[in-house]
Amino acid sequence: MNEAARIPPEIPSPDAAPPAANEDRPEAPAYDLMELLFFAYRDFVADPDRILAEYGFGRAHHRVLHFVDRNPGLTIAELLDILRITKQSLNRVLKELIEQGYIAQRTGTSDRRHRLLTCTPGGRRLARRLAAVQGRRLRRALDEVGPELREPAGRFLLALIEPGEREAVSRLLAATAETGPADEP
Amino acid sequence: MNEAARIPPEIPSPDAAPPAANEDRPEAPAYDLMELLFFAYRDFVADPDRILAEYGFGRAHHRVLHFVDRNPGLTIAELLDILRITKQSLNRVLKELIEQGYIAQRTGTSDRRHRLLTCTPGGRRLARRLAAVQGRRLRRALDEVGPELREPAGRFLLALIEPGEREAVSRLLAATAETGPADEP
DNA sequence: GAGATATGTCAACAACACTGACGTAAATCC
DNA sequence: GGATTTACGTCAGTGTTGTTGACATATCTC
Repeated sequence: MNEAARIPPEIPSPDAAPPAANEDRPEAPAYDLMELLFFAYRDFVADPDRILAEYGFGRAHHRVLHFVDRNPGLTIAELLDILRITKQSLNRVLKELIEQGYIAQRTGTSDRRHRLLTCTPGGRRLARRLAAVQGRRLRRALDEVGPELREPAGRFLLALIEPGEREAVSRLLAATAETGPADEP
Repeated sequence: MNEAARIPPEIPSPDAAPPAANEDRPEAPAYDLMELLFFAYRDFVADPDRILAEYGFGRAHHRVLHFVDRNPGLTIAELLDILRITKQSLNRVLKELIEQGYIAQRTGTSDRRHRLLTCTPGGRRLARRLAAVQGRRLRRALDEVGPELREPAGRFLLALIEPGEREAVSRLLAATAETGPADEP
């Protein structure tokens, strides 16, 4: 509807817009990075999608499986905070994963209201299979651009994250780094 | 389907071992990068989402608007190839964008079957407003990690893209770099 | 015991993807 | 110049994943 009424105050626009080139005008939006991020992410999730389809699962299941595998004992509330979805949305996929034996629940000991989530062996197997294809893509990419870019790439991605959330993300990464993908099945 | 049929050659497997493990085992999967990509992308699209909600639009509208703004004269088939969705899916959001005056169609001259898509001034304004918030996030990130990481970051993201598609993506990026976000309002 | 917290659930709805089928106009092939 | 292919439009139905709102239950905290 009437778009004419809407005048975004933020963009100096009409004559202030510079050419796309990045070097000459550092203020030009990084269109190339925006689009690379789009294409990279699309291909990045496409591999798991194919596997998930075999199981009748979707991306939502993948995310739950992934973070539970990486963080055994995760509670519902923590998972909701990671995924940023409503508990109703989570519950639907979580229920399926539990009913089909990929994820197990146990009641918290210190706080019996908590539901501590863990992967069953089958759940872990699927989670790692999904991680494997994404890991292969990442490894191939790092092999191509040079392994010395791994740490900078991580810093760049972290810098893209909302500042107020980086701390929590970093803690999560550190926690999983301890637990590790461990050889234990 | 039958995942049990899979027998990884190296691992004795106590009860159906994980194909998830890296066969040659050079190093563990880059779990940190997987998760950083997830969180970064989530925040990256969150900014546009808020703006789009004002207009009653969603991410699908954003993607169409973005690529049409960046590639004036784009055809339906080209857009479908970029977005990798069905024409029925595209048609729904495209119709809304056209009806509400954000995108215009004209018939191709060399091939009158083509529909050449362009942004109206209002469409361009919205597209640039959306690009602006994502551009701000990218610029802030690059300021933090150092601008010298811009080019490597782009190479890393490109390397994540399916090899067979990188050529097309590169061409698209090059094309938009030429056309640029033109000064005309 | 009162109130807050963590979780579960029901119902309705919306965005956005899919498949399959069919139609039309325009270009191309033989 | 008729047949075929290509590019696009549309109708109808379906599935996944998100949303809001309301309400229930168990458990912890004060």
